[in-house]
Amino acid sequence: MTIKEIAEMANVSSATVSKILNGKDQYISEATRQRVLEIVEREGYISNAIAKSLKTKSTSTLGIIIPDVMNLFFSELARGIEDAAEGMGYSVILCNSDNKTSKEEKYIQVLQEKMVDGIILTASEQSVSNSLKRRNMPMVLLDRDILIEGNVGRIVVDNKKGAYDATKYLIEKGCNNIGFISSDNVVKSSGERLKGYKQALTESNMEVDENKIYLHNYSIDTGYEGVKKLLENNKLDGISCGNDLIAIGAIKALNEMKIKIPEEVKVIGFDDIQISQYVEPPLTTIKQPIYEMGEEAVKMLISIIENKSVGETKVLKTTLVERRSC
Amino acid sequence: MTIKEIAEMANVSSATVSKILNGKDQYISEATRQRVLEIVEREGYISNAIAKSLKTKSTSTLGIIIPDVMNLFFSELARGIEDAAEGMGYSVILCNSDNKTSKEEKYIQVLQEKMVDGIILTASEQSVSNSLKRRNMPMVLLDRDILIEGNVGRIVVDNKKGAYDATKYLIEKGCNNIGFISSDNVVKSSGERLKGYKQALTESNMEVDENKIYLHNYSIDTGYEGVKKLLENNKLDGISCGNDLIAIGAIKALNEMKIKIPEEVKVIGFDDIQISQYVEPPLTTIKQPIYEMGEEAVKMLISIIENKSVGETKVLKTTLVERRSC
DNA sequence: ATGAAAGCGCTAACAC
DNA sequence: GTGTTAGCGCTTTCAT
Repeated sequence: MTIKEIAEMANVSSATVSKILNGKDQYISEATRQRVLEIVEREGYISNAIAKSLKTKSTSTLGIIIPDVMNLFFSELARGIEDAAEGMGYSVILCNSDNKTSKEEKYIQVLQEKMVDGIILTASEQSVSNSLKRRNMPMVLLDRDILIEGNVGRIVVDNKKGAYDATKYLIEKGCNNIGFISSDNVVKSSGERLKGYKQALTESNMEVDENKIYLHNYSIDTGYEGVKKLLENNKLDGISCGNDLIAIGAIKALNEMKIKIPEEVKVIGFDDIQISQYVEPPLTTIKQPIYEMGEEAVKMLISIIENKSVGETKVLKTTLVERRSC
Repeated sequence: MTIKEIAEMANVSSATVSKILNGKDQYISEATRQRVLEIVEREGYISNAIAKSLKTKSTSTLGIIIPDVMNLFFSELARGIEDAAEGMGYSVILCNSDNKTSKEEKYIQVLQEKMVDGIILTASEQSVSNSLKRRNMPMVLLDRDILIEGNVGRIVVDNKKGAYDATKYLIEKGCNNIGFISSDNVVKSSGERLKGYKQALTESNMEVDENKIYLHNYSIDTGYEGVKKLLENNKLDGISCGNDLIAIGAIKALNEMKIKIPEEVKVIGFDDIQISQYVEPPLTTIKQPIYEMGEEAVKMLISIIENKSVGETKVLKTTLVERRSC
């Protein structure tokens, strides 16, 4: 069923039908408008967005590339993005990169072929630049900032300040031996968080001891392993974690070792993913406005698409949420 | 940059370029093949999949409609789907329905307009039938089975058996007072699970007591509230939960009430979502092969798309995974 | 108030 | 081996 067939049934031209369907009907008589609309309804006509896109050069779809939807942080991001996109009339193609540059580049290629109007990217590394120079694809970098020329928007959070606040909080709560478990510095945010941790220590005249730092990746297992490793040679009374997943792993290890939280060791996380309020004890953490970051990313992307803005950088605020792990 | 421009640069016709780009080059001389490919490479030509789709009537993209990506069960499903789709050369448009028929129908409309090759649907209710009759859209129903005519595939699990196994396990472990917390029966799987619970009880000559059953929805809060409610008037020694999220909420309530798990009350879940192994105590549960269900759904969908199969129903196995909550 | 016609970028049947 | 051409379904300019 095409616009042409509808046109024939209504004894008008396809141009007329097109105008009516697109609300460009100022000059169409009410009579034919009604007639056409009735036939469209009766026949269950579904317009062909592909044909429309070919003509208009716009697909009303966005591409999003994240490391892994199964990671609660990214699934919340994805949800914020999808909701906002849907609200603004866009669909979303989801891509999981597993932090692999190769997958990222492949997806960027595919998304460009599919003519998405823009891309939201949570970048793995300093990668991608190559594939992106080519076309002038509207893009916003979300959560992870990388070097890229061109009009790219950025939605980030002050990672250094967040980790600083976390560590400072531990110090205020009386901790003297604070460890740090996080991802290694392949991901830029991790480097920033490490800096924040160190700065808080230094400012309080506490020594930065590399033996109290365990860096691997942003997973539950890292938290678990980190605690085991760190507690072999240190007696910590506080652990600042690079993210909530790590904190959850750390808590698990501590629980298994019968170490009381927060009495003996205090634990603080970073992100405030959904599940963090349900672990035992509920996790005190630095909250990122995850869902909102997703929303902001699509707002910015769409304003770039519509040429209403060039790429700017928006830094959202983190806040400390107190629960019972500290 | 179009195929036509490439053709001009190479002094060939656009048909030739098209053939080369699509590997239909049996009759193309190696010389021009090389020449064209070089230019394509040099110019960074990116093909226009929209134009191609208009011609070929195939978009190599699938639509997936799930209630909520932030729910760990569905995010794992989504990941399984996206991985399998990517492996078979398809992209995935993600849609969150929030279990609302209205959103489902809207998305189905949009997906049809965007000419996706097929749809994977985790349906909210008995809904949708209307919007789907129209076109002959290849579809597979995932996780939740609903009545629909036409060639739809189905990937499900034996929910009744799973819940039966769970409850049976509790009985074997010595429980005499087993409660059941789950979603209400708007979702069909929930009704099935309730039946499984009841059957296990009946078979063991235990009385089914409606006061020991709390039904609301599939969320952590339901588990939490359920325990509070049920324990007001009953002294349970076992709780069979409709899913893991509920079990996590139940455990949280139990922990708060200083009730020892599993010594005083045993808890069993359903799904085996990722996080379940990390709660305290780690959750014993009925594992669904979630990721695999996603994969199977796309395999089946693509075989329907390619006319290699009509809709069949595939029932995947659940297994009991023992951890420390029982 | 409506229609004719060109064209978006590609593929594929057919001609040469 | 390669090119010509029609056409996918739509939008949009311009004519009437």
